[in-house]
Amino acid sequence: MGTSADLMKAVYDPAEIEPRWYPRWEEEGVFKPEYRPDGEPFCVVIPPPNVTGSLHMGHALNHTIHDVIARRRRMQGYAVLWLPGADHAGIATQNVVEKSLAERGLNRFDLGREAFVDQVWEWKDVYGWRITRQIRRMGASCDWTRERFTLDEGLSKAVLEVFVRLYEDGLIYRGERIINWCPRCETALAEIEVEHRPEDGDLVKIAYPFSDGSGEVVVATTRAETMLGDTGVAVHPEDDRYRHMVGKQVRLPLVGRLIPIVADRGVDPEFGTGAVKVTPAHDPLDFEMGERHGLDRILVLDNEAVITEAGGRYAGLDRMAAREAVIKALDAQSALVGREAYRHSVGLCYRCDTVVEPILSLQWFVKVAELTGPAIEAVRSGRSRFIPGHWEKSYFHWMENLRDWCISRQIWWGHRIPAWYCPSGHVTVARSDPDACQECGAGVLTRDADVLDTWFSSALWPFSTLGWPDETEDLARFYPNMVLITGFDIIYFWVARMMKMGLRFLGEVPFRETVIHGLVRDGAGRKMSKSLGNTIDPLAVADRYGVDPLRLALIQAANPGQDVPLDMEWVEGTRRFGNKLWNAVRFALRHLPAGSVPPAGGYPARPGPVDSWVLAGLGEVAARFDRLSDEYRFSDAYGLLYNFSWAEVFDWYLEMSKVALARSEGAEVTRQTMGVVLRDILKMFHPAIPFLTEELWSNLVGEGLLAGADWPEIPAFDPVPRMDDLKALVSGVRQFRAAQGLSRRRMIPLGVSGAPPRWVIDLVEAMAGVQIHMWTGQSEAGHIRLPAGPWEGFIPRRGLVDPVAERERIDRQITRLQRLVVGSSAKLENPHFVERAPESVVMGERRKLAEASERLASFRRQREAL
RNA sequence: GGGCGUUUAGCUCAGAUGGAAGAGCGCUUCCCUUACAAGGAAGAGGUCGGCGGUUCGAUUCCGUCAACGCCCACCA
Repeated sequence: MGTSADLMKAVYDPAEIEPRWYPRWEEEGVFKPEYRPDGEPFCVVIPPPNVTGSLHMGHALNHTIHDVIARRRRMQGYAVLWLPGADHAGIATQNVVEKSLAERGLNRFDLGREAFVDQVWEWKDVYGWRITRQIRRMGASCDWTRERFTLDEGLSKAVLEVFVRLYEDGLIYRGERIINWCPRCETALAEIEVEHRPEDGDLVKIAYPFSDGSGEVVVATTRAETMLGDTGVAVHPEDDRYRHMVGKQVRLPLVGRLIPIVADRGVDPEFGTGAVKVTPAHDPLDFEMGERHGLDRILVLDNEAVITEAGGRYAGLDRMAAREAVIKALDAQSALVGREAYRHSVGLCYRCDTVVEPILSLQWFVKVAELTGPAIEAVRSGRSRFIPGHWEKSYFHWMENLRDWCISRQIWWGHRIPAWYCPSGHVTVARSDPDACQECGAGVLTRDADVLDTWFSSALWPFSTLGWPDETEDLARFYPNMVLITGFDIIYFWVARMMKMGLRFLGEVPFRETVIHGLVRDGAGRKMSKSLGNTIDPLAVADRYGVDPLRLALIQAANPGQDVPLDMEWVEGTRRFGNKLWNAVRFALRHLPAGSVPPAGGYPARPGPVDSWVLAGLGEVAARFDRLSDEYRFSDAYGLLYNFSWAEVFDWYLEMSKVALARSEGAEVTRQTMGVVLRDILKMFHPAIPFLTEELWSNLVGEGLLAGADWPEIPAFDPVPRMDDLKALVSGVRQFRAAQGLSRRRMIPLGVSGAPPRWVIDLVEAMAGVQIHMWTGQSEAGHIRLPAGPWEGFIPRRGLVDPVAERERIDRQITRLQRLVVGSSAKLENPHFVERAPESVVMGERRKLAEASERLASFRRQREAL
């Protein structure tokens, strides 16, 4: 007769079981909040991945954390909505498509705007499914019926609404400012989209002669080519070296323009020569100085960072070529008075790594200062909190130092700015195509060509996805979201902006908690990067080891704020755990009819000591597991459960259960206990390893889906304190065996004093491979003593003991105990300790000393007797 | 130049309110015991970054220094 265990292979095979379950979960509607119609709403939104992107390890970590939260809450009875979706990722996506066009020798201008955007939509339709499939493959319990896309109709409506309202409130304006320009993407960028990196360059010093021929002033720069656009030289008003020059004119070398020397407090007299060339069109600081002194703004770089007509004979040269040409020309006319290697920070485009240029440009901006107040207050007051809390400091620091957010992008893929211009230059901002200029009534209008920063729509994600600006049921039910899970790298890009927009438009924080997780690193703790070649593809890991092992490896390292090291060895380890769990259930099914374990409850009314012990342990672990999970300390929660399952349940309890199962008496209770303990372990593991646990559930319980089951509620059981003593007795014998090299087959007679109950005797005999007889005598010299709480084991030396090995064993114990005794005595001999330490501590110390002394003496006698 | 974080076993990390240093992996030895050799049993291994201070007692609290990491910043 085959048991149901025989239906299970002896080896856990993720590849076989993982494809089975996702369709089932979806069919049953487990992932929809409607699955728990009476549950409290619990909503999280996915940080929308780039629609044409591919799943990387950062997603795998983020989605695993989301899923662990969502699945546990669902089992706890919440109406969970994990809302999935994707981001159109303006520049990034456009770059990808442009690259593919380039392979065909085309650029976007060849296609024209409309055809190009159509092309991107086609890409979206092809590649958008890739990331979705990958997210499903990872087991993410998203409600796909509510999937959203930042460029879909509803979200576009939300973007439009927000833009128009902010414009009407005066918080969005169009203006000419120095912005960061990426000459490769050919678009403006926001401040935070520029990454700064130190690079080697030259600091060149140039002499600008006074127009009256009375001398010269020397300025320093790392961007020599910008001198073509200089319209002034500035010095500090109190700098005695230069004070007398203020008001003079200098003749700009190469160009010949006459420009003034002005005094400005923005100049740092300590730096360089203390005199600075002023290029108002190509430097933010210079722009401000130019404003203060009425200097001209001359653009010398165009959209591709090529010198403009204003650059005279350098026009047409790329900025880098122009830099060299300018330096060479200056040198030729002896205006170059210094050139030294200089390491300085340059700004790079966060999308393509190209050096950005500060350029004067007409762009749209959000006045963020007026949005930050509520966003700071919400966090300060605790209405929304960060986990770990210290991120709040960074959040505040960031919020308090914000400049206006440049939101217009000169690309085609995105939400087009809802602004129209009439021939007279009036601006009309409207929710739909206006018929006429709202200022002058002109009927011929052209729409602004720019689109909005991708992050503008991302900022609305927690409510736009729920239907806002319409007053939908979902919006009422699921806003605010409960928790946002994200990496620290997008706190500023995303979290802070969602906070501002949510508070502005819904008057309430978008989420109650922000859980910050770390970066996935390699086994050596290095950041994963393409250049280091140490990136790990989560799907390749899933293919090789399984999704569940990958998820468990990630979650077991994922405490808030901590980086997650990932090595294939770790994944191998979690797969071994999966195998262990698999086999534990297989063992149980040898003794239980398949499907005989109830989906909930079913705890034995009168468990024996062993069953009671494991149930008490389970209850305690479950309680701690819940506390840790509530604090998002998943590494600790799953570490705890993992250790308990393996070390206590598999290594001790299942072994012990074999004794009871071999008998008729008590076997039924043990079967029952074994079933519910394994069932509850499956439940607690399910959020982390959903596929494996669901598969095992189908064998063990066979009723309903584990994904839709209830979270364990474990009644209190007597913890059976004697269990530790029993284990000590068994371990003592095992140690002795190991030290003496005695095989397990060799039966050892063991005298036990203190009259342990029958069940203890049975267990020790079975587990330690001993034959027990009650011991009442004394004769210590001829025996090895194994203290175990109220009992003591005695193993006769004769014929069993190799004196050398035994001496080693005893000496180790003596050394350990001596250290203890010395330390403890010193403490107790210290009058201050006895006087001032709490009574309980002193008592404990005395007991400790007495116990250790007694055991030490015993070991010494044993050693002498050898 | 500011701000934040980290420093405990070979590696990756736990160690609430201060009272005999922990886990996983790796390593050593033994064992194919009827769920599992992707396993079992036993074991070795730590001046808790340095120095001061508070305390009867500090990995834990305070100060300081050091190393490493990250973020922000308009040094031309």
